[in-house]
Amino acid sequence: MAINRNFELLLHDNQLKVTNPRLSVLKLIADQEAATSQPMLEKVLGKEVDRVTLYRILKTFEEKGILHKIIDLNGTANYAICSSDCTAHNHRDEHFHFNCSNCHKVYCMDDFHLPAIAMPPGFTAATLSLAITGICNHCNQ
Amino acid sequence: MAINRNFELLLHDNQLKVTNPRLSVLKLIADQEAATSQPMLEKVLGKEVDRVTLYRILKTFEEKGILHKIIDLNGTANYAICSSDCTAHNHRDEHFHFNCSNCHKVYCMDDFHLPAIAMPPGFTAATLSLAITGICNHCNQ
DNA sequence: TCTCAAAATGCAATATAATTGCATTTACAA
DNA sequence: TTGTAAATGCAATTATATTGCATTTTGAGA
Ligand SMILES: [Mn+2]
Ligand SMILES: [Mn+2]
Ligand SMILES: [Zn+2]
Ligand SMILES: [Zn+2]
Repeated sequence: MAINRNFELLLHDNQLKVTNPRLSVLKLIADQEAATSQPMLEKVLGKEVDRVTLYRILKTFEEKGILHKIIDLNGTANYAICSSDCTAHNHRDEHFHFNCSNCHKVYCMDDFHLPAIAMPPGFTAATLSLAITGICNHCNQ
Repeated sequence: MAINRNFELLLHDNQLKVTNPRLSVLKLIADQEAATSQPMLEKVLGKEVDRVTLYRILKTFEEKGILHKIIDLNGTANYAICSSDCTAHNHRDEHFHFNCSNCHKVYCMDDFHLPAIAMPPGFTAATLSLAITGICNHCNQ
């Protein structure tokens, strides 16, 4: 699913006002091939966007289905653009995440399907989250 | 794999001194059917064990292969006793975790095996971590 | 059983991450 | 162009985690 690069339109479609902080956040995240960590967002946006505003923007975008939040295995928050068929009421992020233990990037593996898992009696599954740790293609040369 | 309930012996075997804080932590965690969250540990141990001591005990136990640490989907740390064949040099926690979205407990699903996943070219996998969100057997009545 | 060095603990200070309240500014519908 | 709801920025607060150091405790060896 291609990503919508028209950020003004994307904000309109989600009943959100078009502001510079929001556009900066979207541009920054959409340009990365891997998910962007909260510390990196803070570092890059630095003076441009207040820390609290950043938290609020990320929360809003997550609720609207614009971004999805990935807590990596260290507990750090990472953000990636959702595929264009995510909405506020129907997040579909049924892919797995690859955590590179060298560069600490988090990759969304959109093209790989998750396996079906049998659940023990009494337990009902809603969502499934698979994280794989290893070395990414760049760090492998 | 059964859990070793002789905590003094367990500490000895790991070249750790037997102290009350360590015994309290072990007892508390081993008694739970689900993994115990850091906030819960702090709350229950309260006056008994200093917060910093708790952090250090958990870190030591994790390094020795006595406990394993599970960062849940909210980024909260949870701790569970490792199966008895975990050692400092060879952690084997090849099971998945079930996060109940009602009671927020984290269950170790020891008896279920993880599937093999095909990796994209260039990516090499080392460990695999599967978290399933849903409703646990208790919350389902 | 006693001694004592290494290990473990507790407290204070500091660092990092996230949230809340509120005054001010801004976007944009009308 | 205007008015208002939404969004932002700053200060204060709360939560989470780490570091340094003085004091206490464990347990191996005398
Ligand atoms: Mn993703
Ligand atoms: Mn587990
Ligand atoms: Zn890498
Ligand atoms: Zn439950």
